[in-house]
Amino acid sequence: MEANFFERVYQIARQIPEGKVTSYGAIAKALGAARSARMVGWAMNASHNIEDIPAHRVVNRKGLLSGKHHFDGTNLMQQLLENEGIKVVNNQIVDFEKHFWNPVVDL
DNA sequence: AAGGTGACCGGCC
DNA sequence: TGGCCGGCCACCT
Repeated sequence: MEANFFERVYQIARQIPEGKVTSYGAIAKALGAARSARMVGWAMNASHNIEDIPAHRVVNRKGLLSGKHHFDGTNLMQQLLENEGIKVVNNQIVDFEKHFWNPVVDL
């Protein structure tokens, strides 16, 4: 575990199972920096260069697709989520808690 | 070297 | 839920 901060975030993000979503805060917590959720978002910004990162499965704690704005189109993120069985309405995940995946538990 | 910025979170109203 | 504010830490200029 001597990876960079970014790589740590990627490791977590990469382990998000299909049909599941998690929040930046959860990832931050898993990293041991619960209050550094912003860093997670920042790291995700760099994840644009990586392909293995399912950034569409990472949303903010309200289940809002806060990062959809950073994807290619505007509905790509939503499409990907719906493709995995996650319903998204008005840029928000339906039954967010139901699809929530806690990285801390899995790790 | 210092300051600005960011795909956030939690508390409060 | 929504708005405002403080905190947090790595990266960029």
